[in-house]
Amino acid sequence: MGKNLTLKDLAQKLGLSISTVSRALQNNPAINDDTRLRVNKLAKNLGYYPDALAKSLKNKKSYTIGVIVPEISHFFFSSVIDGIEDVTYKDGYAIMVTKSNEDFEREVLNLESLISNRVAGVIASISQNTKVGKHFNNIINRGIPLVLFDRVLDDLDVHKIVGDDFKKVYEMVNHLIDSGYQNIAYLAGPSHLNITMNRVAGYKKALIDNDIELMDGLIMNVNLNEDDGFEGAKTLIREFPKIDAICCVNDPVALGVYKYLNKVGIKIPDKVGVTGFSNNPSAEIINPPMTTVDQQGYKMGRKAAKILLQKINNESIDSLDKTHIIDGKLIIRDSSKKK
Amino acid sequence: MGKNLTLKDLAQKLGLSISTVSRALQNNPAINDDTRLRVNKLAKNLGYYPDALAKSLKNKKSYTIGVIVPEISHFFFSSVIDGIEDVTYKDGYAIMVTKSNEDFEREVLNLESLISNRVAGVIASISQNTKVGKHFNNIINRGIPLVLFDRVLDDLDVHKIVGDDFKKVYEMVNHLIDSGYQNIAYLAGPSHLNITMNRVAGYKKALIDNDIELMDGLIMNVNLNEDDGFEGAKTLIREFPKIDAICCVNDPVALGVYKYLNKVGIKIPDKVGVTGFSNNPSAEIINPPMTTVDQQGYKMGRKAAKILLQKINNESIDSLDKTHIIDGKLIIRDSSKKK
DNA sequence: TCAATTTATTGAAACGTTAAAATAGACTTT
DNA sequence: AAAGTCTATTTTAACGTTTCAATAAATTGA
Repeated sequence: MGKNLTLKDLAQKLGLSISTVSRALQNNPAINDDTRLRVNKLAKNLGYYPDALAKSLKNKKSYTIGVIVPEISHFFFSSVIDGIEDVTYKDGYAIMVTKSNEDFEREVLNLESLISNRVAGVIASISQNTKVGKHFNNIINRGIPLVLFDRVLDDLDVHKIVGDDFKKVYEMVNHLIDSGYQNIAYLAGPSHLNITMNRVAGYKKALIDNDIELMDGLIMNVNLNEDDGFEGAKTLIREFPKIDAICCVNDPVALGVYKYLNKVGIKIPDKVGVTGFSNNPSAEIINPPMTTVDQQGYKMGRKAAKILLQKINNESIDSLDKTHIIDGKLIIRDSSKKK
Repeated sequence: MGKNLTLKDLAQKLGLSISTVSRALQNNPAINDDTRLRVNKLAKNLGYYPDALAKSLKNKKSYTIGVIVPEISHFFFSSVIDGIEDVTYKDGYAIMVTKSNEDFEREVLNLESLISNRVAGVIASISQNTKVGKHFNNIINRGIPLVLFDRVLDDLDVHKIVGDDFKKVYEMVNHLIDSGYQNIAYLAGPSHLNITMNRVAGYKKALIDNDIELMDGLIMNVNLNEDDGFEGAKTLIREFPKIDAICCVNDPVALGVYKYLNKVGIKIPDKVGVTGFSNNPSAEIINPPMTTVDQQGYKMGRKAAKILLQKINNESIDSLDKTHIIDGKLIIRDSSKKK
């Protein structure tokens, strides 16, 4: 920094006052057409770019959106960021991307950094270790709009963009049952997460509606990564050898399950059916292709950004309640087709 | 914005001047210990977060790094962003992420936005439609440090982080030849990109060193997406039915090749070997598992960020030249094993 | 005891912007 | 010719910081 052209420089070169130059660049009608053109021409020629920081400071309004995700290089989250970027870019906003790395403390720091940077709003998905949302009050109380997506907190009264997880898992388990599976386990995420609770609820409802007895042990809470799926499958198979399907909270976990089953020679889907959730690119490609739910991260990101911008602009939001649902798509592939 | 506590507020509540409060928060030794503690305590209790915008304006030094990538939700680029985030986060920098969407014009706008936001430095990978780097002079002339990665521009005298593409493709093609493939095509990216040129050069060298005649038609330039790989494979196979291996500029293109070959019933790797470049998660999972090069995006991102921070801090960089190479890893899987 | 020194604090200017209020001409109106 | 009305521009203050220079009070020295 330092070598930047300012309004003052332009004003001096043109023999005008700073405020005239400022107004001219804003195409303010108070400025004579001639002057306006002269100013704009010089600004363009010399490569003048207004200082967004000074502008924000003066106007008490920034054009930066803060984003907090647990991970950046995961397909779902990077798709969401992609959607956010496309929407905010169109409105002239830049995005500041931070990652919690699934760590609660780091999430708190991310939030503080975004506050310091005076972002106009925040879009976040909580870490798997975040249990309460007190730290978010830090921004809510400051009047900074907040939109949560996917992994949200029930105790926060803010706009939320989520999938229709309950329904999708309900459909998924019904599909498994229709395909002939009977002893269906659920490899769930950390128990306090909304995505875990909703998905488990869908699983339970499906069993109940099909008069299948619920067995608590068949629902197992693990973390959200591939390794956790691997270990989860190992434990489940050991403790309940009769299991013939494992429904997973997300694709990485399901991938871990694939790996374990392949390792011990349990055939998917003949012996054990497996389903995921996310529709990562790998799901289509893996052998056998994996039944999963397309969570539409890109669409979710777009929706989150749109709602956030409406909040920032104090526009009314045409929706009865603050939870917005992005319908997922159940994608049935071979991993759930019992032969 | 608007509801934020300022130094002035703290000063008033404490009956001190603004400058004393400012100094106290910086632990300036000129301030009495008692005062220092009182100030820090109140700031903490009331949730004071310094205005990074005002700070940057005053100090002519920002703590934001700008990032430009062609795509966000691609494994390689999101891994790089991940690496950048981890390094910059540690030093208290935030990252502003923009995407060109493979569009030259948008890349120019991204750059302008980052200039306006007075970023301390920029890390970028050019769009596949960017042929010259004139727009980057915009920031170079302002003294804003710039680091390019992967897709870089030869005409720009800046630090660059790239893979050892030439070498890796050379090894890759040698491996194909060793495996018994003879008629090896190369599905390259847009011809002006450095990654295309280096990889093609590696391909050519390998053929020459093995006394295999070069045929220009066997090198085909396509764009970098799956669809382009599909179409590319179709054309190659039509025009050169004798082809027994297709080496691809990246994994998505190779995936398109898989799809085409599968569609027309050409067996991989028996009839035609296929290789990619990137080592996306899908590569390991696809059937047959794909031979590719692990580009180590995360590591590349870390390196780019480290070099950029050194430039920002005017530290000397211990390296002979400005091009830094992140060694890739040739990963041999079944797609290149002729039976 | 008065000057010199040290310690703690404050005042003021600046960073680059915006916008309300002030000003200065030029042109109408009567 | 005095008053009013436009039109175009400038002056000034402010946004939240930092830091140099100034000041005031307490301490030391001879």
